[in-house]
Amino acid sequence: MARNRILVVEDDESINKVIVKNLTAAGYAVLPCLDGEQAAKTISRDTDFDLALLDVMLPGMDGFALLGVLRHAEIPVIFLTAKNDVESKVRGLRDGADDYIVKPFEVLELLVRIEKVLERTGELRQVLEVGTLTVNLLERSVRQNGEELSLKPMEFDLLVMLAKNKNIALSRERLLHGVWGVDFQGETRTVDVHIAQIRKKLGLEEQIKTISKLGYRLED
Amino acid sequence: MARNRILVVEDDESINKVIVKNLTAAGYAVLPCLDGEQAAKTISRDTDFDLALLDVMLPGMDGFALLGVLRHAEIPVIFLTAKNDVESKVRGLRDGADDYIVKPFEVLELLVRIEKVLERTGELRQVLEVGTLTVNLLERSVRQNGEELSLKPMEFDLLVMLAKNKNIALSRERLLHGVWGVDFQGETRTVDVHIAQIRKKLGLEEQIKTISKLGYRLED
DNA sequence: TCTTTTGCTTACAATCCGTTTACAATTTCA
DNA sequence: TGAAATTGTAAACGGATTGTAAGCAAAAGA
Repeated sequence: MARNRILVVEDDESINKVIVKNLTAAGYAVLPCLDGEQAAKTISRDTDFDLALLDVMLPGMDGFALLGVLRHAEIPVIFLTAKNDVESKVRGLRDGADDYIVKPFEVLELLVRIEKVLERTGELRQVLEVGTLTVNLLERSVRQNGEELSLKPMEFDLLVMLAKNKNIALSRERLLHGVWGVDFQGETRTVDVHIAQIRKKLGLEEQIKTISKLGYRLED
Repeated sequence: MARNRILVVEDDESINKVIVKNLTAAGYAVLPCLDGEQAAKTISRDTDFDLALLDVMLPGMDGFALLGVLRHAEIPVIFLTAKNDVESKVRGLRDGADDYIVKPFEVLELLVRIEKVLERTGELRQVLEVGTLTVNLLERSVRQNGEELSLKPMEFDLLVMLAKNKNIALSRERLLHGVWGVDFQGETRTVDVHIAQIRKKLGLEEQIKTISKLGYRLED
């Protein structure tokens, strides 16, 4: 599957640049626009976006009008709002959006929100590939060298988190939070047991590196 | 990934010089300005800075005005304030800044604060390079001439502190505080043993200089 | 309801890690 | 220069960390 395409409509050039840089780094195909007219024109030619990030306060064609265009093209929208944007107007706009985020925001938070919206709209990349390993989120299946292997639910979820963060060292706590949820009360050793299962079933003894005193890292 | 770019606005030439020297040594791309007008002009042409260090008391265009410009360009700001700066004014300014530091400050403290702000804005470099050495914080990996070498947890943490402060002499006490934490009760000699391990494993006998009666310095 | 599956915990062995210690080598400074 | 201080380093100990098998309770499925 191709990379998710994201339209960024933000008139502040520096913010625009920061967003583009970070989304590109995160593996998205990004098209930046600096005003509403430009965005509308773009959409009239090409509606194949998985998401739009839309600044509320735009010069010229404003967020209201553009939201209509985006809705019509069935493109999900996350609003970028400033703290001092007129409350009532913003609230009205927000109602039509899939999510919103208040500037200044943290990049990681934006990435999380983007992923949530894409997940909701079913546009999220559904196939993860790490080395000879293929994880299909839609099928909830795992293939190693083409051969399908069955994992238990927990094992699958854990593998997905490792695959989504391949080559990144993840602490046991982060894995617990990400896979089990923040309110999980159990032992961190639980992670180890599941890692052992995954390693054995998929033959990933080498590819899942133990990071001593921290956690694990899946390499490709 | 490119180096983080930092704009330094400080009218005291000697302080300016010290800051530039140390930030450059620490691996940042630094652009110094000696007054507010110069800084404003710079930003009007090029807003692609990850951070600005801004002296509060500037001749001509003062910190207030410049803060507005920087905020508009979405450049995070750390204030440099003197102890005897008018309190009320400074407090007002501080509210709009990401952090502030009181002169005279220690270089190491400045580096720590810079890193914190960059981390918050998601602009922190996760790959440190010192000579032929590459330290990847996300992967928690170390490469020497492209070859990955495995370090023990303490060794890695110690190397990271040295690499983050490359070309700066660090005392054993600082290393202990930074890596082991302020409540560590052990011997300072512990540092020496880990330094020896790092030197041996990575072949850094020359690059990790011993500073007699003080500590160590990693050079590139 | 009964059986099967699943996930968490526990326990223990094996390994790994960090600190200290001791002594040699080197540096400092009177 | 020479004694004292400082640093390099190998070895060892104790404790922490990890791998893994087994057991048990809860959930899921029949």
